[in-house]
Amino acid sequence: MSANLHRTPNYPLSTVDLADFKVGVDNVIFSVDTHRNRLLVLVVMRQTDPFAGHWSLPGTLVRQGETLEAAAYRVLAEKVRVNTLYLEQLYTFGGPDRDPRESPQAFDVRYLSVSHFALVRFEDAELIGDSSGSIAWYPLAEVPQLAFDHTEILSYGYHRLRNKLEYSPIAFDVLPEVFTLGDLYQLYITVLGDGFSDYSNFRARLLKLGFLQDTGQKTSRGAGRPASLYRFDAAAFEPLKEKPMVFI
Amino acid sequence: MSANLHRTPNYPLSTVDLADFKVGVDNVIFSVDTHRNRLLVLVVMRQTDPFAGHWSLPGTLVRQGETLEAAAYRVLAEKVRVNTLYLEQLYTFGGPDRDPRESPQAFDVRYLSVSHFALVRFEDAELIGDSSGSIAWYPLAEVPQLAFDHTEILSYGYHRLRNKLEYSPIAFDVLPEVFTLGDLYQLYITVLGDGFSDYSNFRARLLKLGFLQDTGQKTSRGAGRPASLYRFDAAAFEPLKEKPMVFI
DNA sequence: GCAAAAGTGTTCCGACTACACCCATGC
DNA sequence: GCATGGGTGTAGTCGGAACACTTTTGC
Repeated sequence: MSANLHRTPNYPLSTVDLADFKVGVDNVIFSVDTHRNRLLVLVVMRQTDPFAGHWSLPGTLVRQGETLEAAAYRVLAEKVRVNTLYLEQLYTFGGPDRDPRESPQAFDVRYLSVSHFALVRFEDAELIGDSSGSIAWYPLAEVPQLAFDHTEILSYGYHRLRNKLEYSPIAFDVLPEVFTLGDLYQLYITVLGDGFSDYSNFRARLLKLGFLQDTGQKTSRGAGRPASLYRFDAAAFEPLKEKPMVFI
Repeated sequence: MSANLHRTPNYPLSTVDLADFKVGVDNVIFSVDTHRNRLLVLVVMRQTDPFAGHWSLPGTLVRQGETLEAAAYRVLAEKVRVNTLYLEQLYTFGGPDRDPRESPQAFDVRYLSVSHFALVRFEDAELIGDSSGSIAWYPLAEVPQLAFDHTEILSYGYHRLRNKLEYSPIAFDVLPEVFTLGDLYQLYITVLGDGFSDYSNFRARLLKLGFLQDTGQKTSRGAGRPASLYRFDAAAFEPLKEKPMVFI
């Protein structure tokens, strides 16, 4: 520990050289519109400075007594009504100068962002508009320039989404209780691109793994042979939890 | 969300209900003693309250103008002199009540920890003792009870270490410039346990991947046939960067 | 009947496993 | 020679890729 740092029994004596932080939470919220084959990101229009009038990821500052995760769920719940979702911490961006409010002439408060990553069911997600188009789903490729370092956060979130989809059952957090293998396949295609597997191989591999229960029910959607409805069996998945790359 | 939520146009009018944070960095620092087949963790004895006299992960508070990563490198450099290492951000622990200094009667300052994970070369790592046995390598299985939530952070770090080793070339950040395949194998065995692969298969797989250059040199260590020395070829590894599970 | 979607089967090939075996060195 | 560690080879097996084919529906 260098010479100018000395801690005291209780508070550091010279707190003067320590940074003071406000801690924010910014969420990369994805949903998958399987019908139109689009991967969507939720962005909000900033109403206040800095970056008023620019799009950004939905975020908030952490309150007294509030968990980081709780703050993340709060932001999400402010923007979209949704029943089923997956959420986890992504990465913490904390360098100085990432927020213009950190002007040197101010109190030298730093703004740190603990970003989170979420996946919600598109059909189930009702945006909470404040009567001005200040919140929107954007297809990933068409997301506009974002405020702060949010573009970087977004690309980090997209990487995580792809990885998670490959080795975790997060897809089932966002599919209905029962679903067809076509639904599941569409979701994977939409996120990972259509180069990742042929439908029949995808199907065979997943069924062999044994955590998809055939409910016996069928569903018919327009033309084509009716599809079997499956249910995700969490207990049967348990032993595969630690195995990498189950799905791909 | 809940009824007590109200945002205001510019700054949150009532900054009073926002938490103020000190941000710390705690490092899970691993090294591998391949000779004695031990995976080691660096712990330090706390000199000050809270938890004075308890072991903890090495950490520090982030200073004004300092990057999180810079703070992480600083802690490390204060504890151990080392040339080659790998370091990355791990996870952020930020719930209230994780630090006893957050007493309600105080200013309601929260202590948040952005944990980092590091791997250093054991033979090359010189501990910076302050003339009291206040810093030590512990074999993972024998690490004593740690202060704060550091035991949780450690187990998180160990998971990351195993994963990284399986799909990233971090082993080469911690091996000498040239090394034998036996060295490499020992490192993997020590971290992952000896159930993961047979030596000859490990060898064949790695050589087929094509990013290990045979230097043509040999080394002889006591009995046994002299081993070829290899060098990691970062350029040749490049195309494999995005492929999962290269090493196992 | 025809298109569309679901579901089955088959062939080929590469990769991983589990070994057995050969090679070069110290003592 | 023999122990020790390095290095090579091979037979068996499993799983994924590619693709042809069958089934069941709507129209």
